[in-house]
Amino acid sequence: MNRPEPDKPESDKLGSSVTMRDVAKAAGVSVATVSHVVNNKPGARIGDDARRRVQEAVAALGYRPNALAKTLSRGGSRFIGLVADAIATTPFAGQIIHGAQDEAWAHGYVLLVANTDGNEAAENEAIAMMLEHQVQGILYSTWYHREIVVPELLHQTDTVLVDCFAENSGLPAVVPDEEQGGRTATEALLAAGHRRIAFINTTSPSPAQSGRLAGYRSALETAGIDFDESLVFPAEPAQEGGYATAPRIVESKATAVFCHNDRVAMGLYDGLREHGLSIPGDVAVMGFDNQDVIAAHLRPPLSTVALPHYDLGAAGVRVLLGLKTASTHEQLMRVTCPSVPRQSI
Amino acid sequence: MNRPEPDKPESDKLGSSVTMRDVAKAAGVSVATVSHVVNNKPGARIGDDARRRVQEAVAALGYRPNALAKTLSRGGSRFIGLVADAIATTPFAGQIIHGAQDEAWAHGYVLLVANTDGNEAAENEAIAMMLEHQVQGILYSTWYHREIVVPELLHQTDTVLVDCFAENSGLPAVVPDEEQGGRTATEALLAAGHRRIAFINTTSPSPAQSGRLAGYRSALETAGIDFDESLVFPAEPAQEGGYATAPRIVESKATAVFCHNDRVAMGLYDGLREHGLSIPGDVAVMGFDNQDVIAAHLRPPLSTVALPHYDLGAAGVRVLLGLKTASTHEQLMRVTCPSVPRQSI
DNA sequence: ATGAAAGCGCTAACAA
DNA sequence: TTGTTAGCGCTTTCAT
Repeated sequence: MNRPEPDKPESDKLGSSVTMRDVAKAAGVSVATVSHVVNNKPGARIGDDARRRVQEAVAALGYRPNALAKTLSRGGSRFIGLVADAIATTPFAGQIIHGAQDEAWAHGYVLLVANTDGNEAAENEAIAMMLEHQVQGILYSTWYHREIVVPELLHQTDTVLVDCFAENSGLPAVVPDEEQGGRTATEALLAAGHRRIAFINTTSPSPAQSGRLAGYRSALETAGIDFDESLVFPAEPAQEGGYATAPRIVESKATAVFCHNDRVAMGLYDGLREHGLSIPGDVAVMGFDNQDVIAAHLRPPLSTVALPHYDLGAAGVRVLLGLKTASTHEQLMRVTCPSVPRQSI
Repeated sequence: MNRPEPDKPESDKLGSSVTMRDVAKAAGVSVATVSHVVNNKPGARIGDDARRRVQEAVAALGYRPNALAKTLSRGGSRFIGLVADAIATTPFAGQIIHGAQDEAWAHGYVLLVANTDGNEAAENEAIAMMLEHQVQGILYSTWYHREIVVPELLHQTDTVLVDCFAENSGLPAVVPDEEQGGRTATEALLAAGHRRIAFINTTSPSPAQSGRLAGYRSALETAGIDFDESLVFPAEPAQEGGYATAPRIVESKATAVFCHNDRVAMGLYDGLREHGLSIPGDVAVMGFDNQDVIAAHLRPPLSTVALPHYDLGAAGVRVLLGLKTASTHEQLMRVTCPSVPRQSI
């Protein structure tokens, strides 16, 4: 024997690969036995003694099962892929990752993420990579609610669309319930006694544009108020849009305004202030999105309706895992946008 | 023969497991050969004919290598773990994920993410999970720059700290260069001709608090301006803090203000406006963080200094992969905070 | 130039 | 109750 055994008694850092065999040897049992006790196999009768010895060996050696090997032999990994067009980029939509991760975790799955920046090549590479890693399925998400065309590769595995949808793709989708959100926002204003409620809507066609408008109308109708076309103002969905619309809001004599989103509300705040109007004293303002940095810290704090990003992510994995089926016939699952009351009403 | 072969000619969706053996059979060669051509092995002499047949079979069958099996047999996976305390939660720090993912990707690695919400149990579980998945190493990051105590488990693999550090842990860390950032911010004000520059600093002790102050002093000194203690105002690092400090800023006769962060600047805008002061006409304002939703959309748009989250993430994986060593003796790598000029100066 | 065969760490029959 | 053994899909000597 001339190969001096390199002495690494304790579980060291690099290549800390203590295998099941090592444990078996140390405990004086077979790998099968080790496997059974580490996994706490149900129908496995292991002697108290053997079990104890294995456990001790595991502890002593610092054994850690190799999840990859396990996957290989058992088939079916514990990975879920999340490919996003810009989700880690945009401020609050990162919550989709968070929700997906938590939910995946809760079911023993690990999240593999890839940001594609909307680049098609990157997207395909990302999906391919996930496929090669044997993901159980893929969550394909966008940073704002819209219709997409599904990348071909996605059909090679189970996938669910998150915060986006594709009409005849047959793929389940989880999206925010824009209409309910619009209704909720309007109802909050109604509840505060307002009857003349303006709506600053976005100019870009989208589920948000039509959905929130529908919700606004529906709430008014329910309250017995006639819809007044002249009270809905199209505007760029940003601060500038809200600011620019302020004069017309003042003219309209509306006592409350439902803004397409928080940024518009932020701009409106500025515009209204320049007109010497106070919020909510002179006019009540309702936002949408619940973009925290903005909404919670405007003066006064903005009442708004939240986009349920966290829930979208979580619901996405639930659907993927088959724990919850996208209910409606069109397998489109709408997630509630909750009201977030603050002081602008 | 009584087992009717289920006919799935085309690469179907579920269990689309076309293995290397299938390809080998189809091409009439051995798996070794297939392995060689798929991986384009350098020192492998494969006949033109065989190579072609393999490639055709691969295409025909829709073969896709199993990355997990590859890892098992070759040893050394292509995973990098990212455990964050709240990174997917907080608005802009999600950029750390983005940067890490892009860089990992560029080197053929896949990102495994876990959000722990600062919960220690979740944290350990997350790290353990990553270890079991044979990650090459772990990026441990926090959502704001601070000192941490390193979870014991992290020592079982290579890890680099991102946006945080631990004095005597021996672990490399990548953090924003707060001092340079403070200097840069102050210099921007100086460059615009200001000599009486106030600094609204946070009240919470942190690398940001001390670093930005040091940068502020250093810039003044270089400009030959005496540091005036009465010009630095402690304030809560949020809108409210900036708003509340406005009166004292006015009193101080400062012509420019460097705010600890953009939210403070946002509050200051409100306060200044109430005093009838305009920006930048009456007083110039500089922020810090470059929190997009705020900075780019205030009126006027806020000049600020960016926290380089994307770069932190990217640099983190570079250090982890040994492509770049955390230079200084203390293996603390400081990343530059770039100036983002807009219209508030 | 190509193939056979021995693993990688683990699971799951099946024996004993 | 415990051990043997044959894979899982792939890489990699080592023969041929």
